[in-house]
Amino acid sequence: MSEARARLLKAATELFYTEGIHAVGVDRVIAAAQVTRATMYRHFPSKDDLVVAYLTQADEAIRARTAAARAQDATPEDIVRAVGTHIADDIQRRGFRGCAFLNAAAEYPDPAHPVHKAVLKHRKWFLDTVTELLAAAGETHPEPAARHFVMLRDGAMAAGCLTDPKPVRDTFLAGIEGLLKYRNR
Amino acid sequence: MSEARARLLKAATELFYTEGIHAVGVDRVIAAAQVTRATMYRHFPSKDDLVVAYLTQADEAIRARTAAARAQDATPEDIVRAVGTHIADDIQRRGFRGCAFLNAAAEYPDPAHPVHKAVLKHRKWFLDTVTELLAAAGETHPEPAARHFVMLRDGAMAAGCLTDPKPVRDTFLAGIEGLLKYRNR
DNA sequence: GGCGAGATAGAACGATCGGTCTACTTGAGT
DNA sequence: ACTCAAGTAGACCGATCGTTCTATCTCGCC
Repeated sequence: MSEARARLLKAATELFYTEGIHAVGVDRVIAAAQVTRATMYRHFPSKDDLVVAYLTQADEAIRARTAAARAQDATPEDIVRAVGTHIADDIQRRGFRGCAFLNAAAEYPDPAHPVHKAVLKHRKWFLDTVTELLAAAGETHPEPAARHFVMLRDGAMAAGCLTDPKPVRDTFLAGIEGLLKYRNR
Repeated sequence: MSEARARLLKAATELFYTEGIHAVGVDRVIAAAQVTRATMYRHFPSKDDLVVAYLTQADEAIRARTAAARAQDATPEDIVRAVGTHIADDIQRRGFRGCAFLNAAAEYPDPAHPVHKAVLKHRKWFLDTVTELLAAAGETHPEPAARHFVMLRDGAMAAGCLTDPKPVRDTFLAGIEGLLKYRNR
């Protein structure tokens, strides 16, 4: 990846995530990245492509983080907890502004739009992954349990930047513990 | 309320909720409401005011619906269930596009913005209300339980328009039943 | 009939929007 | 030295944006 492209993606990520996608025009991304319009359009044919790239990069980071958690030498329950802890830690991170994917979906509600599609792709992977993790932890009904996990995750992501993140984080982790405690097996 | 104002609010509600706030310019609201620009600005000093009015109307509708549920002759548990059922029914409604408040917050992340403030105001009322309902249902720790309820609600709202709403609805209602079943008392 | 409230039609404003284009420069590789 | 890829500077385009404004009309009330 070229340096200009990296600067563009970094600037877009920060601005889109912090202020919203429609609220940030390409001019601001260009200025923050210190590149020219021609350079931007050389790397991304349109603003939509830049947005998709931003989401794809976020998706890849979460996948890598989740793969690392699965590769560690831990019990299946602890891997579920580790994934939960990643989310909980995000919520308390400085600059946390909710879930990039949910925020993007709110701004691009048309299911046919490439941005919306990128969101759905990420979410499918995440739900499938949590399903696998819960099955590995002995849950005999992993699909409903995973849906519950994801619901808590989505709710925690939504609320974590609208209120004090501490109780949101605690509620979320307690919910995950409840899922592990009351699992069917 | 004048007829023109009502038409404006109705048009804004449909367009903003369906397509997103930034994605819909005042021209489209004006055309859909069949009023002139002067009429729109006569009733709403700015687009932001129109957006706040849209959210305020949604807030009032939910408050009225909740008040009606509380006024019914039912056990406290059943009132909690009724509130949950409202949410579940919304999720399966034709045209469901998530939570108007969460969607608006995604587009207006600045806590000082009047739109963002309208979102927070609604959410505070909702959390307080659920806290009261759970206390009335005998929950000795109503605040954490209410946070859990709201987290499930937020998660269900977020996911209900990104995937098949049926399992989302079922997961949500099961979560509420779990809250009632495992309450502390 | 006169008045006031509320509505109409629609032009105009300055700013921003996403995207296109030209001319030129720089640096690495051959 | 030449070529090519990638970058620069920045002008330009048509469209849209949210807002302001003027002139006029309609309707209900007194």
